[in-house]
Amino acid sequence: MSSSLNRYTYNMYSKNTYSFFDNVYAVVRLIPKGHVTSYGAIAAYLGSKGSSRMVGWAMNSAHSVQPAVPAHRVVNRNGLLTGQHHFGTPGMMQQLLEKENIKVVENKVQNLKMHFWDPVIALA
DNA sequence: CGATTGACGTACG
DNA sequence: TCGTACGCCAATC
Repeated sequence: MSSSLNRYTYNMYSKNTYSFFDNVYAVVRLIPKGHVTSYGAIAAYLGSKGSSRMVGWAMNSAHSVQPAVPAHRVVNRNGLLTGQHHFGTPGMMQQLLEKENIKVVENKVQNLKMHFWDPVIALA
């Protein structure tokens, strides 16, 4: 993952953690339209398989990052839209996904396997 | 500076 | 199959 030294040096991530967050953002931005991936998959791709929570934590700050991160394409292992509450208004995340032709029922991505985009495989 | 807290995931009973 | 326990590691209290 090219850290791509993004120059938006956010004071809050000016440490070595900056790399991790930047990598997360970079991967998420690489998710093709109409596809989704999971926190765990991203964590695994970054080498810290058990740090899936950190990926979620990174997304927590994603809203203040530019260019924008398509966080709505990141769901949990079950395809559940666990982070929808972070999108301002409830249902917005689902709306964004459906706009990309991804069916969402009961806050869950339908046919997840078909839309799943694994960075470990895609960026191999 | 120790305790708590997550947009998670796996292991276990 | 379902619920609980725990690890992961930075940020926040």
